[in-house]
Amino acid sequence: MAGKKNSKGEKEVLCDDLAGEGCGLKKVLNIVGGKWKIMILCVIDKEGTVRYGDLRRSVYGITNTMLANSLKEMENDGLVERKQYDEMPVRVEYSLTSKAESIVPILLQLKKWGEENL
Amino acid sequence: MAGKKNSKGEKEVLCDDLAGEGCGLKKVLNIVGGKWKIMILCVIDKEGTVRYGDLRRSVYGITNTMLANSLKEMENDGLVERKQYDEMPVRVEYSLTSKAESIVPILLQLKKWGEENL
DNA sequence: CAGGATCCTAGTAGATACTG
DNA sequence: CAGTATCTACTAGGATCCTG
Repeated sequence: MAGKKNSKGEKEVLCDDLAGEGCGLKKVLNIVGGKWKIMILCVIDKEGTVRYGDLRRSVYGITNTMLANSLKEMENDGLVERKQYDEMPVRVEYSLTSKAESIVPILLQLKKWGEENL
Repeated sequence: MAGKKNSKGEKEVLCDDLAGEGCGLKKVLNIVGGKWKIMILCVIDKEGTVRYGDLRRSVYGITNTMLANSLKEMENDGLVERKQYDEMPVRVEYSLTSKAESIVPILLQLKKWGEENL
């Protein structure tokens, strides 16, 4: 039987909201799930600061539509920060927020688990 | 900048396979992603051993199709164990494998992160 | 009771062309 | 350069009915 017990001796439960979207796990999947977001997160984390065009070249196979949509969603979710420099031509740089950086160690554990068990 | 450095002083990277499905992170999402699997995992983890019909009642809104498919996939992925008792009528019980239990602590961290940050 | 078989829908993702 | 705007395609997911 997995899962730690909490202070009241009850077992901590993975998902306590089997109907709606209130469960923490489902919220996380909502913001980093999908086909591209972890890859984008990955590249930004590795590079620190990345331009739009660099992302498109780095994330193999992604289209403008998906890259732009994903970035916008992740920005709204507070995971990436967008900085626009009004030069000519325009330059836009993306970086991770501290919120995103705080989830990276957990994702690394998950990655390690996947490599060892799958 | 997030991510630990490894022994060679290189940064550990979230996803090193930006094209295929080789990245550990993507493998994990492949087996616990989707709409129902974490919920099913949750119920089994909470109950220890669950019958098919109990699962269908516990996981609010799931259909036979999705429950059966998800269970089969998770069985193939080595996450759940299926035990069939040839009584009359048939009884089938599902439980988590040790492999699945080993990922639960990480999922709990992710859940906690989601609750605190989303 | 515990599913399987079918058919169908909807949301996600892709291709292509265009713009501030 | 860094995106939008459309349109199309695909597939995960759903409804319903059936069976060992």
